[in-house]
Amino acid sequence: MTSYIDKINNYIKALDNETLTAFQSISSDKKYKKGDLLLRQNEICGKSYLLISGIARKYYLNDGKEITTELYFENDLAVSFSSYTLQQQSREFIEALTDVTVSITHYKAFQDAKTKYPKLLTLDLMLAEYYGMWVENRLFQFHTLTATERYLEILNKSPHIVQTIPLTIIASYLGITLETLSRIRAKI
Amino acid sequence: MTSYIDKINNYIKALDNETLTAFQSISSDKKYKKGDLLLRQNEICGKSYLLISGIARKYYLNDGKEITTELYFENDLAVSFSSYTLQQQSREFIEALTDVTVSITHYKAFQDAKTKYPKLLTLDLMLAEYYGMWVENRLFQFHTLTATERYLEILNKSPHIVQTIPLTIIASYLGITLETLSRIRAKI
DNA sequence: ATCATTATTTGACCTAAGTCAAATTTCTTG
DNA sequence: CAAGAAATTTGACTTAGGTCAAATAATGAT
Repeated sequence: MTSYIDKINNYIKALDNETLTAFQSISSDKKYKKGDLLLRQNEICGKSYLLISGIARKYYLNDGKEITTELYFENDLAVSFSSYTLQQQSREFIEALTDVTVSITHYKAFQDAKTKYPKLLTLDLMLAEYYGMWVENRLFQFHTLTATERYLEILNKSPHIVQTIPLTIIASYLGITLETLSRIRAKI
Repeated sequence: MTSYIDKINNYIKALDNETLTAFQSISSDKKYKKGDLLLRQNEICGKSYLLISGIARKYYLNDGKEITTELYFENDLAVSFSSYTLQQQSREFIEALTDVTVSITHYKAFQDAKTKYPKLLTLDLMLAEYYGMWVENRLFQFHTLTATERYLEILNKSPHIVQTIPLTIIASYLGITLETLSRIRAKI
């Protein structure tokens, strides 16, 4: 799976100048402050956010409680996948957990660019495939691992999450309560 | 989400003859008997299977127990997504639950065809997007719904599943035991 | 139809994780 | 640095769903 990110990065590196220039011409940088919302519930996700620096998350509300569904670090691409794909209202929020700098690409401009530059279409496919596999793997973990095992998985594979993100957020990301996470940590 | 299937179907209907012919030339029909495995664990998923008739499922083994991850009916596309995408060993099996007829397309041939016919590339993107949204929605349900609610969801949105699939399989698809599913059904 | 599988239900008990409440610890910010 | 706020831990108790075992259906092959 990590190797697929490498594949994507290599693909980007190998893009011809024309395609690259076209892509850069529809992207622009922007800064957000800690706590800012890049996307709100019920908005249509009309932009993609490539994290240049900082940390962000995606979450939704479930009877008033925030359930985090994805954490973003440098080089991660933040979007509400189904809102972006269908151009329908998002059930998710995207929030800056620290000050962040992002490279923004507009949905519409990217759609247009894809028709002119087939390599961007291939890139889009690779990104969609990566996301599909990522979610599939997450579902797999919910299906087969206990809360403790899921936490250990994060601890092993994504230690930066445990080091930088408040436990409340990690707990909801793992699908458990804050108290349970605290007890898991006390035990291991 | 259903509307996205419509969009994909409309896109296919609107394909030019050349693209369509190219696609058909790399696809062929095949029949399997109930119980046959279209894909085994540790094999590389080198083909996609479009169900023409019959029912199939995808599952994996977790300490010897079969966990069903997807159910396929007419017009559904059966593949092990990550094995197909990465061309790596599959952790999942694909099994015919009834006699089935499928239209098989080889991975390699499709990859080649995509470079010649960009519309197939767009089609592939749409299929990947659809799968991504489908898994995302399933994960969402695991994250927020109780076992009973997940069962009711199936009962409402996919009654054909309850009508045709053995409870053992439905239970594992819902991430619960057979006994719990039986009790849920007795209560409602 | 009958016997043998296979599928489903029911019972008794167990356990992982949730809930609610209170106590600490750790950050912030004046 | 101190006071307040936020984050985390701990305690007592509840509950959804799991486990193991046995009892009934329901199906299918002869």
